[in-house]
Amino acid sequence: MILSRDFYDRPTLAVARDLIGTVLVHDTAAGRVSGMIVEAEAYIGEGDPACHAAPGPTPRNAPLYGPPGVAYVYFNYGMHYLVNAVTEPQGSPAAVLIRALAPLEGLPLMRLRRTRGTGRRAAHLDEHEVCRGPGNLTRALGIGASQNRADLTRGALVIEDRGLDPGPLAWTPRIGIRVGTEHRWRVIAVGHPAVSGPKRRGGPAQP
DNA sequence: CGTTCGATGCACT
DNA sequence: GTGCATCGAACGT
Repeated sequence: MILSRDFYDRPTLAVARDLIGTVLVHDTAAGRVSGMIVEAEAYIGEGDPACHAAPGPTPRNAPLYGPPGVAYVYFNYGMHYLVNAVTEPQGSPAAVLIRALAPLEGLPLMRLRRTRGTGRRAAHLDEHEVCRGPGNLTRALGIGASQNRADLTRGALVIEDRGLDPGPLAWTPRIGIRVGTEHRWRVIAVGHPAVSGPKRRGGPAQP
């Protein structure tokens, strides 16, 4: 079932934790693609220096101040779109960044989108690499600027609870940021092969 | 194995 | 003009 507005209208850390194991679905003319969320990060309020709300309200971060359960998509590094789910009551700027998915539906279409326009061969993309990393998963799912402010509780871009079990969870510092690294606001499905990050060295999962 | 660095566009100072 | 919530190729050890 599709997650309700009330699901998102809660403290951001609780939403981030509960999003692990849910399914991000995007329906487009080319077909349906989806994946189980295995990695996410919380960005909480104007007091969080890494949150886009840190400078106060601006045109770009307006979705963070709006109602929960809405997508906040923005363009970064000149080439990547990143997708968030807005959390907390309206007026309280916070969101959860979706960082990695385990592909479920539409894997061939995802591979096509990942490799189109690049020199890479689709066959060289492992299943767990297709949606590993926030920029990679938006590319694979066909998420771009037109999905900014999309309602995640109905429509083409939604998040569903399908009763999947992501296994044990762990909290770590957020990655890829230069400020606000003191908070352990990144949550992952421990040991899942689709999780991003530098420590993917071989061997069993570390708790 | 590890680290560095270029690509590439825009919001904000 | 500066600095990104990134990615992956290229390079060094």
